[in-house]
Amino acid sequence: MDLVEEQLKVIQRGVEEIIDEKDLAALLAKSRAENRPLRIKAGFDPTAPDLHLGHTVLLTKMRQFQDLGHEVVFLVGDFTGMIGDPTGKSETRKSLTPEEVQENAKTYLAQVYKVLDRDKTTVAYNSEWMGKFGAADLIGLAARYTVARMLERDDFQKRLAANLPVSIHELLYPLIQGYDSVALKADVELGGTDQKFNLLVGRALQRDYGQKPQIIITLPLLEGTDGVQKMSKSLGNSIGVFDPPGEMFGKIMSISDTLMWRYYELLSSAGPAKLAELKAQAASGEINPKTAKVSLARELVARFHTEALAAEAAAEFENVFRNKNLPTDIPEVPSWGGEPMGLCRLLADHALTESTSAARRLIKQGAVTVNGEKVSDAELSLAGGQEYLIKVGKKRYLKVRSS
RNA sequence: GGGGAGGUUCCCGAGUGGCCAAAGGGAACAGACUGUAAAUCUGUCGGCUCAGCCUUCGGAGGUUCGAAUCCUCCCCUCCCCA
Repeated sequence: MDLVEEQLKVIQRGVEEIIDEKDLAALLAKSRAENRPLRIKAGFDPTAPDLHLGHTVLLTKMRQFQDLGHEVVFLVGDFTGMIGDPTGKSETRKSLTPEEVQENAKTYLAQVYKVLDRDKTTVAYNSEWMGKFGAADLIGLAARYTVARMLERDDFQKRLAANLPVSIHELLYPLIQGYDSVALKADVELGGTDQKFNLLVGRALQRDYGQKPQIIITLPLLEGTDGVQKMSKSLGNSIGVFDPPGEMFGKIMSISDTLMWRYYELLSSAGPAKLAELKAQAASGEINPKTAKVSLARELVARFHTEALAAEAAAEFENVFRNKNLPTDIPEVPSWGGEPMGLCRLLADHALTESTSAARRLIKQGAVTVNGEKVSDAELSLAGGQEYLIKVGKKRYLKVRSS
């Protein structure tokens, strides 16, 4: 197997689609012959400043390109961020102010080196060229694409069909993203499957500007913990790369079995053979699917934290949920003096419940215990100066210290 | 420019003067069952000093004993015609 073929194998792993694979092979061969690394572009909307596992699917692919010796351009769409990519959304995304975009971009960048090789990453901002783009330039760019082709885009079509608004500036988004490829002379652009349209526009524009059209590689979108919608912080179904070990472990443990295999496929370093074996074992009952989930959780926690912390998280998990022991890190608050305090008040004050009303409801549902005793009276008050161990639901604890 | 439809609680969506904190579904949360899985069953799902009270139905006023529901003005969206 020659080197080009080997590279191709790495690149193909886990991707959804490569357009066009033959061209990519040729490009890799040429790159090798001329000893010129390929320029790989991936754009990021600086809208979600917290990196989660969903982002790492793409970042990991970028990392692989870096490891293969190619040049990776991490493009911050600070200009396009002001538009907000409508992709996959059923409605117009709220535009961001330049200040917000700046702020988000900074936090974003501070995080990506969890996966990317800092020394091999070129960071670019599309405001570098788009900021200088005048109205006349924009009109010129817009003239290179037709409305009919733009409206082929799936989400535009859907929204139009559903009588939902589509703003003019949203049509500009794919054009500008595509122009970024022109400005960068990208050889390859990576993106999620929802980016396919935009990536193709980049190809078309490059051709139009007399460049060699970029290869596009789409990667599957990782579903969030709900198993249905794509992982996103705003949907509350994400697992953050910076989540503390215990939390990350717990979140992974609570995903469904079906989703677990998906995560295995997209995130784990386990090869296809290993994966097939695990699946077979789980299916035959040879191992409890939970066992497979534990190894996945351990692998991922170790990746973003350390092996030791992952082991600790696993032990703590067993301790709390299998052996029903108390967690080791219960938040503690000092007691209050004098007057007894309403339990509902206490729960709401320490964010164990959203409000005193919510606390009341939970008490009525038998979800609250104090010192191990189930509370049934929502009016219960606790005397000050004493120690209490309060539990709400399965995961929320609070310790009140006596002094 | 003309004509029509519409904006409801996290989301979808019913409600067209009192029985509305507002049907139904989804999400979420809790309880049971489990492997903190799925599925299922049950319950909750605006706030509070909680059998009562307060705030909510695009915004601001008004009519009325009483308005999500009627009137006026404003903002926003969609459709048809031009």
